[in-house]
Amino acid sequence: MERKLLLLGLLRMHSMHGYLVLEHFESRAAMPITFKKPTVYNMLSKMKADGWVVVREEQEGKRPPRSVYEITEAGEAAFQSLLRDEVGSYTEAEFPSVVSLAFLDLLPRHEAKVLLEQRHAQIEDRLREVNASIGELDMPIHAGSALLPLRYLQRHYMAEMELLEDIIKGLSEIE
Amino acid sequence: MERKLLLLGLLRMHSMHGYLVLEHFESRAAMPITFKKPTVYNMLSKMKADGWVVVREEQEGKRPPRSVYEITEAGEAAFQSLLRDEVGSYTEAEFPSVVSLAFLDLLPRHEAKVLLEQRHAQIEDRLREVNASIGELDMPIHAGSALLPLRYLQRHYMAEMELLEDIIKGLSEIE
DNA sequence: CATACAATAGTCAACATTGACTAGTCACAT
DNA sequence: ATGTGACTAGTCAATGTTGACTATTGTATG
Repeated sequence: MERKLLLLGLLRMHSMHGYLVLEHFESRAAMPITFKKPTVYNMLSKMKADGWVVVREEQEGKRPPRSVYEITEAGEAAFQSLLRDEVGSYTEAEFPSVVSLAFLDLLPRHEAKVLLEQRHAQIEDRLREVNASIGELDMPIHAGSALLPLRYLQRHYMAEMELLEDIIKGLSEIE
Repeated sequence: MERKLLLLGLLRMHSMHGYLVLEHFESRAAMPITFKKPTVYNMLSKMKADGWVVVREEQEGKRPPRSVYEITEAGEAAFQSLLRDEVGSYTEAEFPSVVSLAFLDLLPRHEAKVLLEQRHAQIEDRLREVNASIGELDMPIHAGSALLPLRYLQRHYMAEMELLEDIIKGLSEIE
């Protein structure tokens, strides 16, 4: 559902063609979820069937025609209703990465340390990306809720890295 | 993959029949991911095909026979390899719940506040569940890595609640 | 004795997601 | 002129996940 909300939310701001939509969703540039092209087209066609969006063919010069998706009134109504549902209820996140930590003490200390440092470096990279995204946006200072997801990711990555540092420190201490 | 790791990790400790496995996975009692019955049986049958587990029929009294799944040497090898892969690499978590927060400023302040308080209450419930799970385990003080996932969830829920409190406070402030 | 519920084992069809593929235009460098 | 890569629009088959369903036996309750 949150995917639909997000897609509708985008189309609400600007009608757009599929390719542009994809740019928003195929990386975590702005949101803590991703989805791929076939998913987008699939959702778009379902929304079309439901009357939430309409498609306009737009011919610009001799370029191949672009399908521009535009939200309808029914779509706007759906958006409003989804929004309230979603804000008012909490959907669990899954943390696949945490599972393996449960078995950490099966690994020799040294090996565990090396592996956790690898993991740490990867998270650092993600954090850098998010920071870059935030930089690019150069929002006004009081940027509203649109920035929240990115700030959320920032926090999350930092917490994740701290946890790893703690674990690594714990491993290094000779008992 | 982390699902396989987890399943193998369980079977490594005790051979068990499907029903017991399910108890572990259908709630978040011990892990920050869940999966449902058909998924478990599906994985189990794949692992059987791969030679990672074998099934023994166990007849106890006149009860219907129970299929006990037992890890093989190949399964143990797979576990070891998966474990290293997973510890050393970070898999992104998705945060479906955060999406809707991006559109928060479309809602009237008061409504937003009410909805966020609902959400807050739900997270509080989850936290209580996790706390209960930790209590039940009554692990030895130096409980190893097995507790990590639950502690992780604790922290996560608490961070989530703090964030909500901040947002709510921000909404209440009259400008 | 009947009835219901927990323990046990699974299956099946539907749905969501994705990797890999096709296909055409345009701008630019070689 | 030729090739390369970005822009644009999708599709298809495979995979993973799940809701809902079917069965059987044992135990407790009315």
